[in-house]
Amino acid sequence: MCCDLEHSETVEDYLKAIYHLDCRGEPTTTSEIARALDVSAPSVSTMMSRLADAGLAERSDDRQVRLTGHGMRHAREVVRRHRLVETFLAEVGVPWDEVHAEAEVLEHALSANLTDRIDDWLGRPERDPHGDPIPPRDGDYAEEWPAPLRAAPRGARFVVDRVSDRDSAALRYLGEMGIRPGTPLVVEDWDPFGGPLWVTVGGERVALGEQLTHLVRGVVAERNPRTGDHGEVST
Amino acid sequence: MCCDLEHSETVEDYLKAIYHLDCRGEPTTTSEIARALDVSAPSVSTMMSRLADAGLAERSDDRQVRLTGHGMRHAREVVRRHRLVETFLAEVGVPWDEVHAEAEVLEHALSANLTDRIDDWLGRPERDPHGDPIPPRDGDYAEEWPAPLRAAPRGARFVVDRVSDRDSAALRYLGEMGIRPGTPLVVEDWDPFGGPLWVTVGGERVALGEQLTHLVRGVVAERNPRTGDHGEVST
DNA sequence: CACGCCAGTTAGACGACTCTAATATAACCG
DNA sequence: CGGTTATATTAGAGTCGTCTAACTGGCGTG
Repeated sequence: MCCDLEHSETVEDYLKAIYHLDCRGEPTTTSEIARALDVSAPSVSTMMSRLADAGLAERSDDRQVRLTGHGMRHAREVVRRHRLVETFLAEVGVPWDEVHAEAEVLEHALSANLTDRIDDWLGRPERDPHGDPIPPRDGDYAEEWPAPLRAAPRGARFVVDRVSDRDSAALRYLGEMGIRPGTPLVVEDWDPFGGPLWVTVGGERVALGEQLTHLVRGVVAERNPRTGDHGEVST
Repeated sequence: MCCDLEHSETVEDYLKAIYHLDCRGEPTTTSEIARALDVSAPSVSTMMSRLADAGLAERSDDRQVRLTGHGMRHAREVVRRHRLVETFLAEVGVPWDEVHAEAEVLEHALSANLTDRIDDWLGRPERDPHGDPIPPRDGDYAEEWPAPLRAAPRGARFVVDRVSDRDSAALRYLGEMGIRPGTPLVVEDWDPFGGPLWVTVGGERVALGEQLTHLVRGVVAERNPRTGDHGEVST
């Protein structure tokens, strides 16, 4: 009896985890998935055979897990719901550092119908509040992952594109400093020995702890020292 | 390990079912609960002992189940979430005949924090789109169940108070005729042998099938034939 | 080559929730 | 009083998802 596997919350969480690991080029191994979902390796092992039986994923020869077309479609649908909910909640006044946690639960509770309604209500947004792209209803889609701020050279102009939604406290902190998708920064200086990265944001010089420089991603546009011009700006 | 019983979706569904049966004076027996939740009687039996162990419900001597103070508080919280979600969805444009089904799932996915935010965003509404009262954050509360339309005498003025959210199609039908909480009707005539109830709504004379007269509840205010005045009108 | 480490799987168990089938209790009626 | 009927519970099983403990298999290094 029972349960469609397909639509179980647990399965959706696994699909999403595999999708996310895959997206940023991290290995989609048993242990990585286990770490991502905070479950034991055997649990993952068991679930992987079930996903394989259901035609949602298959294991490739290099010990990695790969989503099938079907699994990929489903994973993308979950991500779509997640990011639409985040955008929606932000729109009605929930602070951007709180929307992720709520969406983590709500993503499993939205019907396809309601998801589309929310999408329409929002005017078919392309990005969630953290700058993450919202997969379209259907059609092609691939995520780009711009470089983290820590990779930006001194003196660079840097336009924030995405901010990791993982750490709520960091998000709130960044928000207070006015750092969000679209914000232009100038990378001033790296203090040595794990010291802060100094950047200028909105005319103010602020110090960013090392951890934050991993969470903020964006596009570097080298400043042209002659004209002060800068290259293309994303979005 | 695991599972808090308290916060399981299944438990919340049981608590809500008991609450609803209790509210409208229906017997809260094993078989009624089973019917309400569409599960077998043994499943209910098992769950009732678990609820009793958890201090959420107890069985009284007359074969009825009674929620404890704790269980009642929890049930009311679930109902509050449900009705706030309904109100919220209606507010952002989801048709009133669809909100119930969505809320049935979403009610389990809202954090206390988000629930309160939605409540504030809506301006602390007292009724959901079907006219059902929204339990307050805390404090006293009891549901009134006004009489169904079928009990209204011919010639009566009748103000719709609540419309059952159970039957989506009926709800859509009633909506199309302009019948919703607050709508004043005049009861014209009952055709015999299960024939329709004729009412005037917004100046138009419409026929309501027998089933609909159970779903619409409200307050009868006898028309005073001399003045055309009518009695108090609820909200 | 052998040893040990690390990743992954299998084995066995448990809890939550459900079911069907069988049993017990109570209530009603000839 | 005895029998039927309705209602509730117990018994036994199955699924989903998790765990720990034990086993397997590859790979690097002494």
